[in-house]
Amino acid sequence: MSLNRNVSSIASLISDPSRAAILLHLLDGRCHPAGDLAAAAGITPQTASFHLAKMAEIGMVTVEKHGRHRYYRIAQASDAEMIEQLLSFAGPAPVVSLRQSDQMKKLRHARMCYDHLAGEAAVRMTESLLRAGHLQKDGLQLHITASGETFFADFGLDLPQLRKKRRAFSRCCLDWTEREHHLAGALGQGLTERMLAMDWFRREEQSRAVRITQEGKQGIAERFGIRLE
Amino acid sequence: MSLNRNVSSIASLISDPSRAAILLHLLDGRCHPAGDLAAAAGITPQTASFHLAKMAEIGMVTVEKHGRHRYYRIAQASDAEMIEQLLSFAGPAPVVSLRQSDQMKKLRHARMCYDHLAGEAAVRMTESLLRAGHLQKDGLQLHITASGETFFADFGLDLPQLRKKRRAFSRCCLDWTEREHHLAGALGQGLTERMLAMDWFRREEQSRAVRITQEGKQGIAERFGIRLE
DNA sequence: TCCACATTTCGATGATAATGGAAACGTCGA
DNA sequence: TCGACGTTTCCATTATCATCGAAATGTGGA
Repeated sequence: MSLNRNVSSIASLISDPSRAAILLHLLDGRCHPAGDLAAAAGITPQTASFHLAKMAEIGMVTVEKHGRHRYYRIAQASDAEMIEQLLSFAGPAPVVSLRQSDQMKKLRHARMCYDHLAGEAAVRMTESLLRAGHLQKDGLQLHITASGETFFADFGLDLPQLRKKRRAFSRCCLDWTEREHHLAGALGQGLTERMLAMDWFRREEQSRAVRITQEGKQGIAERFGIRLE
Repeated sequence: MSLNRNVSSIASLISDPSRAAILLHLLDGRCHPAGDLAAAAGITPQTASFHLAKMAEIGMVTVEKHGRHRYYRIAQASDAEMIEQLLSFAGPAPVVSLRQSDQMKKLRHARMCYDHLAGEAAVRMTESLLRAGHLQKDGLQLHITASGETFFADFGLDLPQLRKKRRAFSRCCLDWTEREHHLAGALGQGLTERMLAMDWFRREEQSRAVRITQEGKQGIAERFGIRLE
């Protein structure tokens, strides 16, 4: 990043509709894979990559490589604030901002991260699994132990099926809001899918936020030994 | 003005270097003729006119016609603030901002408005001339009275020469910082020129600010019956 | 009425930059 | 080692837009 920042260069970053869409999508403070951002802006991956490189060049976003994905996020909180401020100056200003701060609380608590659970709930559940010896950390891998096999099978997960998937089976994913790791990979996806199927969590409309149900609180307390709000 | 404001349109306004230069020049809160802004941005009058029309379209600037000139100013204080904020986000932030707030004080006090004096000093002197009966307000005109003829001639102004100039002789000019009128036209220009020549005021380098000298304070107190700081 | 001048409108040009197809790269799973 | 896939790089195309010359508009002064 050359950090050759001046008013014009910053403004030109936001002036392009595609980049604005990307930045608005990144405004939740989380990491997003390049493909997601392309889809959100309605452009091809190539174009999104071009824009993201431009943003990274002046330090607006940073990249984090995880496997074949590259997760982008807004580098500094101050930049997010600047965009928020610009938003407040634009138009008749719908109540987006209020709703967002409210939304942010929910997102920090529990949300979908691509296809698996993230947020405080996910981080604490992962910690619980490590503490119980069901998982073992090995770099960015999260090896499943013998007791883990039993635990997840007991939970209703079809482990052989999950292993067959063309993707990492069990690994760490950096949680942006918690600054901790949570469970990802096919196992994370399968676990999340199962909990959604059991109605322990419910996805919100038009949002990545996830809400815990009463059954969820009870079930998690029983199975994971932790109390979530 | 369609006021079709969204983040992108606002940002694109600032993203162009020429427009940025114009806006930065307008940031002093005063009115500027289109030609001045063109010169400040280093572009031709046509191009500046094009940009200004664009800015007026979304209500960023407003126009005020005064004779053949069109004076532009930033429409809302909130827009000026927004630009200031953007400035604060840009680069390593030179001490420009501090210097500017310091500069702003000076500008409010006394400054050049094209070719005549403006600011608190100019407004109060104009008020004094009206009170003394040397000038009479008539719409946007400021008629010079018989006593005024004597006063200005006594002051060293060549009134016949000023009347010959191809421009309005004596008229009002809206003072942006004071929200009052001050003396403009050939008379205002002549008066200002004379006071500069007598070293009552001194122009600052690279700025429209004007500083009152000790002789100026004394002279103005004697001639105009007002005390300026 | 005519000229001077500030500004705008019109029209053409040229440069910039967003876009997506094709291909390369790197990672993952088999 | 191979194929699948997310992502980036390269490249050509296209559209947008800033720019300025020329001309029109409108105002002021003589």
